[in-house]
Amino acid sequence: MTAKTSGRRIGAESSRTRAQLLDAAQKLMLEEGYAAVTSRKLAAKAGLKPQLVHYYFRTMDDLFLALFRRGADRNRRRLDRALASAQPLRALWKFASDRNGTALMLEFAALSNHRKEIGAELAAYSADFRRRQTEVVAKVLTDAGIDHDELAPIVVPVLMTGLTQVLGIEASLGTTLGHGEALALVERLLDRFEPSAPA
Amino acid sequence: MTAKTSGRRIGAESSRTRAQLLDAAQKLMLEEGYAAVTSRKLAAKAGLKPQLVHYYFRTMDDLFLALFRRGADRNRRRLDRALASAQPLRALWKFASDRNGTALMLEFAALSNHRKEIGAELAAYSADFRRRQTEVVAKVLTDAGIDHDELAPIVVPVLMTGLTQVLGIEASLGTTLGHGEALALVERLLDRFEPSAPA
DNA sequence: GTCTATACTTCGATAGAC
DNA sequence: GTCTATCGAAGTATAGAC
Repeated sequence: MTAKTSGRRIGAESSRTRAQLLDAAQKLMLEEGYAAVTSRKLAAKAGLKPQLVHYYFRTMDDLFLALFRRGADRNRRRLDRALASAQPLRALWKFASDRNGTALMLEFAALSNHRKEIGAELAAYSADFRRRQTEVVAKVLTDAGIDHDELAPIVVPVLMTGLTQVLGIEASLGTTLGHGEALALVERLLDRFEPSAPA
Repeated sequence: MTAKTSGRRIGAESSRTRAQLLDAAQKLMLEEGYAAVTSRKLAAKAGLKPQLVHYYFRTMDDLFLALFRRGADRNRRRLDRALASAQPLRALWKFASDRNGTALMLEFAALSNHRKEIGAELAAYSADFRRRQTEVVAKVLTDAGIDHDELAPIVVPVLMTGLTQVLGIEASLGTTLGHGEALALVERLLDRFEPSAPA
């Protein structure tokens, strides 16, 4: 590719080094937060020179955006698989419960505070996700004979997202007060709609 | 006070300037995220010289810690009032729904990633909060004849925290997909346990 | 594709005058 | 209590050699 949008050389997207940088950035973000993702720290973690970061990503914003998009694409594929599973509700819950996933989304949400471009992307991604989750929930509720006036299907993904987020944050802080009880409730609900959980 | 823990002068906690700095720090944190709270930007926002920040707070960590503690104290008092209200459940929900509150907590949670001292403080604060919220929820459920085996009281604050958090984050990003439906559900539940909502 | 060298900015923090 | 002056470290980013 070697695209040059404005006079300067930029490394190809297919580059292995570029992927390594994204991997290292993701790790850094999870371990120390987005603020720790600087060109120097990132290069150190990847065993490269700081200037290489700027060869593959014109600015740090570009890097964050690329990292988000890579994760978003992967998640969309994961969601596709989850929705197609025999027990989509359980698959959805399992997917949403992924700790790295929730932690990353949180970092990106915080990052959006001063990187507006990320915010727009994240909002669009979230909305799309919610719509697709809702479709399958609606079907499950209909099959179970639950009227959508009684429980709006879209509320399920909203609550699910909120719950997994709070569980993730608190666990990473070291508190798990009430988590067991919440998980037990979820398990009971899942059993109701999709019986035969693995013992 | 003019405490000097290690050779250097530190301004009194009662200082008006110190309070102004904390106010400005809180605003900056809400508007641009914790990473924007640097001694320079902070001083600029407060109309002061950057060096004054270090006069009142030995390090930036000290500042964040002081800011968190001030907010935590205020919140504890607010919670006391909410719990003592005639409709504690509604008061609890209203309190938890405070956008600035949820946004700040989120910033502190993100900050905890590389400022471990904040993390410990935040965890203790959250656990204490949850315990006290649970007490009143337990009472409400008992009064309503709901067995605690059917619904563990502590699950209510957990879900409430998660829901208000996701609503807050997404709203700040610009998406509100499913928010209305979620709020309607909450309102229905509140009506059930604490009737006569304001029209 | 990766390196050296480098310019410029911002940051945290301290010393000491007033 | 607030100011001037100042350090050294870390950050983003670019130019150009190899």
